[in-house]
Amino acid sequence: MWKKSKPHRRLLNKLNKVDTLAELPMHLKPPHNTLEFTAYKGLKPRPVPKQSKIELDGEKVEDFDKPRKSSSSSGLAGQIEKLVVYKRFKEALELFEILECEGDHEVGGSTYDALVNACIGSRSIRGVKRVFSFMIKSGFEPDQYLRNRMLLMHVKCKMMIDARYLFDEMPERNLVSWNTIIGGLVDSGDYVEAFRLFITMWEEYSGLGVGCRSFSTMIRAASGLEVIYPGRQLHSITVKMGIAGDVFLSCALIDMYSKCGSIDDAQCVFDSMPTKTTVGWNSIIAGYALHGYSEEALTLYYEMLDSGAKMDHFTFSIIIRICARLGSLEHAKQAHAGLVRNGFGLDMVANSALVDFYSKWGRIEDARNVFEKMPLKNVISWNALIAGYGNHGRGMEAVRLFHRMNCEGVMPNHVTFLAVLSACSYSNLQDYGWEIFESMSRDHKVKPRAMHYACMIELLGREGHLDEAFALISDCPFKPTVNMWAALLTACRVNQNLVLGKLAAEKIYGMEPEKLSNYVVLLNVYNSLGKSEEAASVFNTLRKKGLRMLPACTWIEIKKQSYVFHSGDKSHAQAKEIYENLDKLMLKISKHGYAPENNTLLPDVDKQEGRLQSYHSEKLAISFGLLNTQESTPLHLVQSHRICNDCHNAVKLIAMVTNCKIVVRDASRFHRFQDGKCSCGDYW
DNA sequence: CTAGGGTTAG
Repeated sequence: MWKKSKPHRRLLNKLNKVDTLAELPMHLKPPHNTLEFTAYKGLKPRPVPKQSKIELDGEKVEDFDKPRKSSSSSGLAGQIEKLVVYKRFKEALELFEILECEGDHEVGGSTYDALVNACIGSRSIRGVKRVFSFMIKSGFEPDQYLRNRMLLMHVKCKMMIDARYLFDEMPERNLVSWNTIIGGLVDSGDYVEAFRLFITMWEEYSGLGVGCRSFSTMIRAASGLEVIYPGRQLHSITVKMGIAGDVFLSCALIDMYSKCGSIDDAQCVFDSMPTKTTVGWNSIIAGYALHGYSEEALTLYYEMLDSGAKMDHFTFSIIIRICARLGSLEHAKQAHAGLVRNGFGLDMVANSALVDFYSKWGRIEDARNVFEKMPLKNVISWNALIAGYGNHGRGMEAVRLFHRMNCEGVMPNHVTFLAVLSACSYSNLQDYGWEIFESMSRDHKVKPRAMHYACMIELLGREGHLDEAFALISDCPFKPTVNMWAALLTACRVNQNLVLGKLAAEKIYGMEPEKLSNYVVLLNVYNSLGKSEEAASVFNTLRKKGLRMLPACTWIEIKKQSYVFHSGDKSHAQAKEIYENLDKLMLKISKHGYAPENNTLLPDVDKQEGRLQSYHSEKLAISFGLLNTQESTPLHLVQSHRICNDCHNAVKLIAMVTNCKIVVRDASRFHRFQDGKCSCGDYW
């Protein structure tokens, strides 16, 4: 659980040590927070109540920022303004093109203002260019207000080069102009330049008038840097200026502290908010999720629900992603229902998260349904579904989707290729894999990265082409990474090539000497070859380094409740039945050719426990699951380690004799067992 | 006189 203690003083002390803006550092780049997979154990979902109605229709007008005056323009110009009021931006711009051709129309400030909104609303670069050049050509002299709006129009349409030119050439600038350009720099990821401009602005105005609006933008820049120091510096100044209580600022700070690694400070800021807004809740929940505290995040979400705060599409997107990590079908269903009931059913981000969730948790058809119903899809939506089919061992479908995506004009990115190449690998589609790999830089201008190479190494490994895999590593245009060597090492384990495997292992040790899982893989190589002496020596190095292997465990969710099992676990109330049922199952599958294997792939249990191998945690969880669900209910398991050979064989047969789909997410990948086969193609 | 600010998905 997170701490809620007396933090304010601590935070204030920290802030008092920080002084001026002058030494804001300009360096970048600590590591990005990569999320490891976790499973959860508890917490019942609750239904999400329906809140206010939100029309998703294009016709809604209520929250529109009104143009500055009631329209005094007549003719075409007046019509354009009206269309913009009703958010029909595309039509407004079409009308403007007609106006442009006809020539002799009076276009005044209010019309330009409306056109700016139209361009921003439809993100139309063409529109921006036409509107701007029309204004110049017609000799219209914009006032400071309109100049800032023109600047904003360029910024929001991501035309940063033009925007910067506009800003630099402005005859006059005010705080709004500065904030606008700085906001654009932050949006485009140019954080250092944003800091540079901010400091220039600060000096130019001697800090006067620079308020929470500028600071919330800069705090966003600080969170982009992923270093805590600049953000703390900025926070300190806002405290001294007495503006730290601003809601926008607080939300930005929560996000900044959590993205820069200090969830405690984020919690402090959150606690200090007198009234917690939706964005505040969203930020702190996302923060806990980012730090891997998924259960805490879920708890906070229910607190949010109780507090009566409104939820928005951000809330649901965050929650669905948390569910994807926890693997909680019930919570996710509740969130899905809440999403639809509250009128965000068409939201692209939330739906992409749902596609990811359903496909990760074995419901690829549901994922497909959500996907096909999305009115707007982007590359992330496609990637989620393609990866889903790949993980389900349906590589051909993933390849088909990849082609369909290209036909529909969506540009694939490096994640897309990761998804489709790993799909080819899981389904052993050699030809498609190579064709797509080669098309990456040839047709799509996406440079293959380490993980793409790792996929291809795995693909070669499946066919036993170890020399070619090694050649691929040797010839790759950058320094091979751990992942690539690890893929080769796995290939060596499966194909029992000790010489190359040892080489790969040594490379890996050189790069990551302290990482446990690397040693475990080599240990597995030795074990699978029966080389017990070598295995023991690896084990000793491990001991010397003080690295200990954690016991494996498996989670399973049954009827909205989740349960955890360890190897040989007898702590469960149903233990006796579980073991009896398991013994029956083992007997049954032995008639279908199952023979226990001795070389445990994962030596996660003590030697003497070795004979308990038939009681590995995943088998216990499956036995438990079969006892407590109706026939043909699919089982979903999460295994903290890599599933062992023996269990893999056993589960394949159990799935066959019970006619039950079993999905296991292990430390390496996704296994979907059905009809005596596994989606990983027996390679993991 | 207006305008500029915070949170989400692979």
